[in-house]
Order: sequence, then C-alpha cells, then structure tokens
Amino acid sequence: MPELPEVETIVQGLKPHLQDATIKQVTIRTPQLRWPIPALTGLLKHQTIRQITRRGKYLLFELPQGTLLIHLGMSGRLCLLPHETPPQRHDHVDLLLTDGRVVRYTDPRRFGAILWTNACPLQHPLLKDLGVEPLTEAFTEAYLLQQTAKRRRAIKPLIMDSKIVVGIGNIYAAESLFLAGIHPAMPAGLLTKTQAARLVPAIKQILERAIAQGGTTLKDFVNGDGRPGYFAQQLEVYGRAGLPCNVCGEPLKSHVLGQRSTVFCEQCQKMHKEP
DNA sequence: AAAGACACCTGTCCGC
DNA sequence: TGCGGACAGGTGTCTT
Repeated sequence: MPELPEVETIVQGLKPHLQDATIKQVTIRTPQLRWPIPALTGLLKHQTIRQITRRGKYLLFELPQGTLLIHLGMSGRLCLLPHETPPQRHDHVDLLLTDGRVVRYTDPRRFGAILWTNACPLQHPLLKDLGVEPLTEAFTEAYLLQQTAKRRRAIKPLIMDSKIVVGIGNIYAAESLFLAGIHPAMPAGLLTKTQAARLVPAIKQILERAIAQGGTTLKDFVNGDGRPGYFAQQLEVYGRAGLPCNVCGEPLKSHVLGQRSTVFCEQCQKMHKEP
C-alpha cells in the first residue's frame, strides 16, 4: 500500500492527534511480522508520544525512552480509532491511549515491521544507509547524475532503490518517468543532463501532488483519519496497461522490470531522443 | 561493487 | 461454484 506520499499522509494525519498522548496499554495479537515484534508493553506503557516523524517509508514514534519504528510493508495500515473497537483479522497491534483512543496496526501480508530502538533512530541498521529524501534540497539533478553514472541498471529500479533515494515505489516511479518522458528500461548510465533535469522535478512534483491528494487509494488505503486518498484518479500509467495514453492515445505497454510490472508509453517515453 | 533473484504472506481476480 | 495460478503498493538478504 504505502509509498512516501501515503506514509507522509499518515504522519500528517496522526501527528496532531497523537502528540503528547500517553500510552496506557499495548496489545500484540500477532507477534510475528517481518521480524518478531519486541516485547513493547514494558517499553511503551505510561510513555508519552513526543513526536511522529518519517524517514523514507518508516514512521518514527519518538517517546522519552526511545523510538518506535513502524514500516507498513505492502499492505500495512495504521488507524486512530476513537475508542476500543473489536479487533478484526489482521489487526495485529493496538496502542491503547489513556483517553481510550486506540492506534491500531493492521497488515494482512505481514511484510511490515514494528521495532524499537533506544539509540539514535537514524543510526538504526535499517535506516542508517537510506538515501536522500526526494522532497529535500539534497535530491538534485547533480546527485541523480552522480548516482546514475556508469550504472547499467534500468532507470526505474534505480529510482526505486532506497539506498539512492527513498520513498519512490512502483506507482510513483512509473508516474514520474512518464511525466519526465523517460523510458523506464533505459540504462541509468545513459541518462542525459537534460533528462535528469526533467526527472528530478518530475519526481518531486508527483510526490507533492500525491501528498496534496492524501495519497493513492488502491485497495483500502485510508489515512489516520480514515479518509481515502484521491491521487488514484490522476494516475497516467500505473494500472493502465493496454489503455490509451492520455497524451498521445497509443495503447500503454507493460513490461516486467526488476520483478515489478511497469507500465509506460512507447511513444512518449524514450531512451535517447527527447520526446 | 553492482545487479538480479528470492523470500516473506494473504487476498483478490481471472480463466477454465 | 470451485480451483489453480498470476498478481499486488516493499525491501532485506542471498546469489551471481
């Protein structure tokens, strides 16, 4: 479910409601996500949530004694419920707050993770080697060109590589490359300065627009307030294989690239020539 | 060093 | 209606 815009939407949705909330009890119904969930009850009980932030697709709940790291994997959700609601299948973890509200983690596929660190969270093994944040000044044309230089890998898997730039998943990689007019299978090392100068702003624009729309609801993504995201209505290529390109009318093609299905327009997205 | 394959797990959809 | 197979928003780890 979540790429950077969805995670950011959740952070923005939860933060105003959870800042300074105190955890009363923790319920772990399923201890095994991607990794075993640590024994959180003793760590979290009576602690107050200081801040909720994001690094890549990781959510960080900063508490006085350490940081709760949450990743939503492919199918994870985090919902704030007004009061105790009977848990359903796949509702794995509840943080019960002192005022009766519940932060509930749901994840059918269990590819997500809930971890704890009492050291600097950014030094955690899962976070320390993450690449730049795409919506900061660190993500520039020069940085992208430096990362693509001499790489034979296709440009799409490269921009989805969290060691290079975080937060771009299969939807937004496809959408960004379409907006920039770049073929997803183009070897990264062939990316020209002109193309990089289009791709970096395209990625920023796509992610910002998606955040403004509250993310993309495909299956049942909802933010912390239970509202869906509306960016799905603006997808140009993702999920549209075989349908006509909204720009030129050509049927959109689909290839598998890096084991991920990749939709693009042969007419509008080129390897070498400018579109 | 870099690139690719694989693994993890459940739900849904499509064709027969 | 049932069943098998393909596919799904991610990413750490293992193999080439």
